[in-house]
Amino acid sequence: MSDDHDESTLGQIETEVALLMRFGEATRRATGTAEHRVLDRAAYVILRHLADAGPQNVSALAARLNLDGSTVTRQVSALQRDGLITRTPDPSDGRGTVISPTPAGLQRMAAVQAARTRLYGDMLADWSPEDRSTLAALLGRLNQALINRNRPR
Amino acid sequence: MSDDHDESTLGQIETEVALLMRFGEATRRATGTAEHRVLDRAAYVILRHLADAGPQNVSALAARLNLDGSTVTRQVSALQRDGLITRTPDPSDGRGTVISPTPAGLQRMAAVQAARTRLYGDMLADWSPEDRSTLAALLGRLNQALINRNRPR
DNA sequence: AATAAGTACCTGTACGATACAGCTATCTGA
DNA sequence: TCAGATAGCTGTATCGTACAGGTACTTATT
Repeated sequence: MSDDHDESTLGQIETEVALLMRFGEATRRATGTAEHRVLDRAAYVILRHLADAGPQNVSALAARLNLDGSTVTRQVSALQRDGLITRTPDPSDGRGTVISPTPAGLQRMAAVQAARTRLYGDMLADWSPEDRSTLAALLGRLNQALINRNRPR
Repeated sequence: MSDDHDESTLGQIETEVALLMRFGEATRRATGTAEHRVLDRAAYVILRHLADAGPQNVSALAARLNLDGSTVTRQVSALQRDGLITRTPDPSDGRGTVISPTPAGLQRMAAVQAARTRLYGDMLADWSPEDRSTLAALLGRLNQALINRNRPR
């Protein structure tokens, strides 16, 4: 509708984002119960970030993921217990520990990522390639806007 | 990029959705601590759904919101404690209770909704109206795809 | 009509993710 | 050198959620 009030479009965006989050949560819960009991919540994000940005210490992870340090500490402990990451002393800072993904961790992460990608492929099976890349681009811009708003510091 | 592998676009969508959820959570937490300690999590969604779809019982809410009945029961109790909804016996079913939003509840919900919409307005201030409505439309389609996938029953 | 099966809601309990406060070990700058 | 900052860990609390079980009511079966 080209005569949309902006209000209405913004409201719709707000609605859709809220809905998307509800579904995302529900989906993760549902898939979490199955044999996919593989990577819960932040664990996936942590591994992903490690894979993307390389080994780094807990504080860097916490800052980047918008989580408290203690939360990351515990997540990392769980990941270590499961052999998905390793902690090594930071050679340049005796206080720090560098978190590195293990091959198993990377593999597990990649598997989850592939499964999710496949899921999106299924869901968006009837979308045109243009619509898909438009969605990807706009979501990217939306996230950037979120980042800019949360971190003007 | 027109030569994108589909993989890559889907992967990007997956990434962006994951990011969006992280940010959404973080934002809700952050705003929750302030004087905005107004409507937490599902409470907003419940009130919203009541406003949209009219008074209904706990089971209907739970089914619609993809939540366990006990969860909704507790959320509803909290909302009742805060005077945002009322419970009345279902006249047509002695087991049921009909949940209705109170004026205060509707007002509170509308305030939160307006605040959120304003937030999006801020964040998307430099977006063209076309991009905004495209985002809204594509998010809508994405959610529809999610619904279709979760509810083929 | 009597009773079995199903349903709606509530309560007890448990769990996972998270935050905050406080601790110790280490680093850094005056 | 030492005072303050920082990295990470641990204790504790909270919140949202699920599952299991209980009670009251409804629906279906005979």
